[in-house]
This record gives sequence, structure tokens and C-alpha cells, in this order.
Amino acid sequence: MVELPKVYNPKEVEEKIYNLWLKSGYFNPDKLPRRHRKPYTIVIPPPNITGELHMGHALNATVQDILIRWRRLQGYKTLWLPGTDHAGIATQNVVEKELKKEGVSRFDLGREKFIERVWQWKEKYGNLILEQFKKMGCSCDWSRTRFTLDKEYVRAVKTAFLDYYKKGWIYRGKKVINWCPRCQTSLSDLEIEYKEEKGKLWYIKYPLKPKTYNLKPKTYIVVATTRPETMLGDTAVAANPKDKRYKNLVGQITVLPLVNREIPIIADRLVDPKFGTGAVKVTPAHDLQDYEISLRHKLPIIQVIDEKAEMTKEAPLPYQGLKVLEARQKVVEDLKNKNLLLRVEDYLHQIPKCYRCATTIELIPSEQWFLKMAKLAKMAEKPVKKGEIKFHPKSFEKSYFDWLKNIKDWCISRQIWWGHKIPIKNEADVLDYNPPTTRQGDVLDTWFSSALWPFATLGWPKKTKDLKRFYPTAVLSTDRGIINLWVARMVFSGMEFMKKIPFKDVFLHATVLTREGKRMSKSLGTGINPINLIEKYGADATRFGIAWQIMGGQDIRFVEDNIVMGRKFCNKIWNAARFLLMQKPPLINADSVRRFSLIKKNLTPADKKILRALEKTIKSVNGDLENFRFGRAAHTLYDFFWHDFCDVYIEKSKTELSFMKAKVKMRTKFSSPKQKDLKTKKILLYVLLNSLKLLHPFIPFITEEIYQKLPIKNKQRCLMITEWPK
RNA sequence: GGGCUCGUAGCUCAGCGGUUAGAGCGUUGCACUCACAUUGCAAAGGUCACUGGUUCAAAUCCAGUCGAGCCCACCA
Repeated sequence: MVELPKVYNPKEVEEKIYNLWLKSGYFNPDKLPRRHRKPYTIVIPPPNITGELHMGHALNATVQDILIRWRRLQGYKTLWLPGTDHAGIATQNVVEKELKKEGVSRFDLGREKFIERVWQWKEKYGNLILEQFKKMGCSCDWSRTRFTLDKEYVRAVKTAFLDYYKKGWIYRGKKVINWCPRCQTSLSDLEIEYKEEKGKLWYIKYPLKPKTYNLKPKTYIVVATTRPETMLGDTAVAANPKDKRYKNLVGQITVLPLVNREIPIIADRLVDPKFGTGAVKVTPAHDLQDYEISLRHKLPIIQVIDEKAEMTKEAPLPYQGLKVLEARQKVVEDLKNKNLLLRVEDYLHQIPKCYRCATTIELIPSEQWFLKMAKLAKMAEKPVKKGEIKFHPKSFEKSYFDWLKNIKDWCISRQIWWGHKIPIKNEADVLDYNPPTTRQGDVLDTWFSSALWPFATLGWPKKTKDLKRFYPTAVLSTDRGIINLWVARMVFSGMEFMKKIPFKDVFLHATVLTREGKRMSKSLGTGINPINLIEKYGADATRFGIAWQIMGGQDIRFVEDNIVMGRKFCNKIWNAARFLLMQKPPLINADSVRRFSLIKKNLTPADKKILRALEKTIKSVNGDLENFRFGRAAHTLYDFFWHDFCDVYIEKSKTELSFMKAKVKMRTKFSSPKQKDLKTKKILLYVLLNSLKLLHPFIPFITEEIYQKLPIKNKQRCLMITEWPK
């Protein structure tokens, strides 16, 4: 008979059990027993290969593994497809940082050598990430692991691009776009984060050009701006057509100070009369609204800021080559000297920053590739509106719709080196696709490729068996921060290329914050590596502690206390099993254990009570899991197991079991104490076994380890594929 | 500027119209004999942010105030 150690030691169990699972092959849906028919798929949100996983990933991995293990037990043909994302700009940046320590830039290295370095990085961190998932107990099908830049994926991206292109939805054009001067690339609107900064609002006098020789020398129109340096590129001054103050001035000409360019005063509805003086300077090259105005009024576009955020040759000589902030200072000084600066106010405004390196974004005109969004936005909207795709919590659907409603065309080209090369050189010819190491020219926005994830990972554009069986996927579990960046784009990509939704449910999990409510980040030193927790408490304890805290809020302030609870709970389970095994229960047929029920005769009130409590727990846990209430399910299981089972039933059973018979009063309705003893042991085993099943999705290692030791005839190879209690 | 979420025990969070408001962790006291001291038993600890309203009844619904966070937005 098996004897368990007094204290559960995860270190002795986890690796062994994980190997047992791997050897069984059951992570792979093709190798599941015949009972598992109906497919249930989750594709993992592929982590960026920028570094190791953090608590947010740990939470999401826990959520997905709970769902997958639960469905597998229910008899689904479960596929959890793992993988990683090349994460264009983000990964390029971390490798550049690494190079910087060696005193080299990516330009010193050259494109080819640099890409080689990134692949080395990918080898290291890509594998590290997958190892972390394994340590957490994730039951992914590793034979189907994908990377957003692997060979087949390259083909998928190319196919998608050409599909759009042939439809005329992809076009090349020069527009004012977001430009990161540090990353040296364009960015989409979603890749910008606004940060509040204290600035100034400068009121500048623009002298009017006299209409006739009746000079009125001191006549000016005053404009307000937060960016005086851009005035060097002004090609008009504008006021709202309804603004009476400027009625007489519209149509006149001003002479742009410092430049001496004659520019018109125009009327445009985009101008807000309430802001500043009601008259604005129009800089079409460096402001989106001004760009729009310029198109309407056919104004020239003069680019005075270049890709390095320095003043161009279009600016007057004294400013050329100055950095934006230097130019700003000089412009202000020069205006002051010419007595053209009316006044200065403090002004709090939102500065656009690069979401990957926090450098201030410049708006500059640039030749880029765009994807038309009008039809795609509608395609993304429809299935959510119709309820075919459900968001949990539902409130997030609003921000999804809002974004789709006033969407602009998506700038999909990036001027970085790490990514999918744009498969067309110009609008005229379609080029063959080169392998990533020898590419030239622009690459695609990394989100263009991740948008294809739910079907590209299953073999698309080939019509594979996997694609037929496992698409659409069941649930997408992800962070609310990428609803538009990723989720929306997967939806329209799925509709466009598969004609089917990519997933039915979108579970937006909470964001994991530090105890103080700060964002977990490596650079701030606030990050927690889940591996450290696993080392300290075990994977099950870590998972249970995390699940315990998933209560539906937007944020979770992570506290280790819950992991401590998880460890204690695991120990409790361990010892309950230990107790049972110490009673030397007879070998019991698995079927008879499975079918134990209230119908059975000779049950004591305590027996009935625990069996009823178990039934209630099963129902409640099922309901919770159906509705993504992981924390509640964890609490229910905890209460049932610790209190109903251990505190009450096991304690009571001690007076029933024969080893205690000296203290027990015989009850006449049993023919013998031995029979009573057997019945109690059966119930203990029955409740324990079902508890193990219910707990398995949350704490797979310990439950599997105990299952392996239980005295059951006709035992399955793994608890993982036994039947979920109904 | 628009939208969303949240302010409940020392800490992290449940409860979301109806008996003395709960859990985990922490704290205090007692108890190691036969599953477990990663345990058991007992206890302390809360004007449920504030103000007003609806109701027989409000932590729970409504309005407003204050505080925290997130998302969206071309106001120079």
C-alpha cells in the first residue's frame, strides 16, 4: 500500500507528472481516446519574444489551461495551440538595446547581421517562454507550436496581403503619418500613447500684408500654438467661417514671420473658435487636422521636420538641422526680438509617444502602405452586434464598437528590419517573396500578422484537416489593452479569409498590478517572475492563488498571500489523500466508484450530506466555468474540500471506520462493522476522486499525482482524461 | 473633451435589494495523541468613500461630490 509523505513537495512531483503527461500524448487532440470527439480549440495569445513571461501571462495561462483541462475532462477533443510572436518593433528594440551595451548600432551591423542577431534572441527567449508555460503545467500541444515568422506563417501573411491588394483595399500613398524618430519607423494610430505634459501656449502676431498702399503697419492676426517651430511650415492661417471676428480678414494675406512667406487667411469649419484666439496657423505637413484643411483648400505642404526630428532644408537657413526643441527655442527667441510674441500661457497637453520606446512622435508626410478599413470595420462589427462573438465582461464591447465607428485607414508598413517583408515593391508588379534574412525595404506592422493567428496557425492558406476541425476556436482569453490592436483585427481577418468568426467568446482577463497598484514592469523593477513563485510554492499553489483572485475586476493587485493559501490548500488535499490511503482501502472498481450515488442504501446522515454537497459543488463549478468565473469556482471548491469534506466528513468518518471501532457504537442496521467500514471507505474514495477531477483544471499536478496512487481497478492512464463529474 | 471601471476588516478581495456584512492572508489566545502546526479551536477587527433621494427595507438601486485607474479623441 502506498504511503504518502507528510508534507506535499511539489518539486518531487511536478517534473515527473509533466513527463507522464507528455509521454501519454494527450495534449495532442489526435492522440486522445475515442471518447473525445467534439473539437474545442484555444489558440494562445502568442507572447512577444521580447523577454520572459510575467504575472499577466501566468494569469492568462492559468485561465486557458483551466478551460482546456475542464473541456478535455468533459470529453472534448481539445487543442490548445501554443506559440510566440516576433513582435516587430518591440523585439527589434530589445535587441538594439543589447547591441548598445556592446557599443554598436544596428546600422553598424547591417541588416543581414542584425536579423541574424534577432533570430538568436528569438531562439533563446522563444524557448524560455515555452519552458515557462511547461513549468506552469500548461497542457498545450507542443507538436503544433507556431511562430509568427515561421516559414508557413510567411506564406499566410503574403496570401493575406495579396488578397487585400487584389481587392484594391491595400494602396500606397503619401500621407501625414505618425513617425517615431528613435525607432525610425511609421506607426499606426493604435501604437501611440498619449502622455500629459506641461507645455506653453504661445500667442504669435502674424503681420497682415497691406491690401493697398494705405499701409496700416501695426495690423496683425494673432494665432496661438503649442509648437511654434512648426510655423516655419505654415501655409495658411485659418478661422471658423462663423467667427465674426475674422470675417473681414478671411481672404487677406499675412506674411509669415521669420520666413516672409505670404500665406492666405482662410475659413474652415474644423477650426474651433473657442480655442486660443480663434485663428490658427495651418501646418499641413505636421498636423493631421491641418493636413485635412490643406486638402480642402489646396494648400501647399511644406515639410520642415524630417525623420530624425530635425529641421529640414525647407526651413529658413538659421533653423536648418536644429532639433525640434532647439528650433522651438530659437523661434520663440527670434519672435520675441521682433516683438511678434504677444504672450505666453502655461498649457497642459497630451503628447503623443511611441508605445514601444516612449519617444515623442512626430507627424510627417511619408509614403506608406495603407489598408482600407471601411468594409473591414463593418465585418468586425457585425458578428459582435449579432452576438455570435461575446465579450466577457460585455461592457468592453462598447469600446470595440467605438473604435470601429470612426476608424481610419490602417498604415501597415514599417521601416524596421525585423518582420514580414511587404510582398510587393510597387503597385505595378508583384514580387516573389524572399526569405526574411535577405529582405530589403519595408516590413509589415506586426499586428498585420498576428491578426491571422487563429487560422494561420492551423495551416491556412492551405485547406488542412486541422483548419477544418479546429476553426473557429472557442475562446480567446486576452488583455483588455489589445481589444482594438489585436482582437478586432482578428475578427475582420477571420471574416475575410475564413468567412467565419475566429472565436465565440472573448474573455478579457484582469490586468495584474503590483500591491501598490502600479503596473508590473521589468524596467521599473516591479515585475514578478511566476517561475520564482513556482520555485517557492509550487505550480499548483501559484495557479490556485491566481485563479482565486480572478473575480471579474479590471485589475488585480497581486499579493503573494493568495499563493500561500494555495500552498496550504494543496497540503490539505495531500493529507486528505494520505489519510484515506492510510486506511488501506480495498481495491475498488473504478465504475462502482464513479456511480456512487444517493440511491445507495445504508447511508448515514453524514454520508448523505457530503454527497449532496458534492453534487451542489459540481453544479456550481460547472456554472462558474461556463461563465468565466474562475475565482468563484476556486472558492467553492476550497470551501467544499476543506470544510465539508475534511473538517466534517473525514472527521466524522473516523468514528465509522473500523480502525476506530473500539470507540464506535455498533449500529444494528449493518450486518457487520466490516461492511460499514467498506462503505465509508468507498464514500471517502468517491468524494476524493470527484474532488480531484473538479480541482484538476486548477491544480493539475497534485491531483494527478494523487490519482496515480489511488487504489482503483481499471484506472485510466491519467486523471487528465477521466470523465468529468456531471 | 467623450466613455468605462472601481472605492467594504490592517492587506488583497467577495457580496450587488431582505435574517447578527463574508473569505484568504495577517494579528491575539489556547491546543502537537492516532491525515495535515503548510494543522485545529477560539477571539479581536468594519458609521460597506461622502451627501442626498427611491423603498416597508440599501453596502446593494438612482443623482451628485471627492478619490483611484483604464480606454478612446486631429482642438492647434
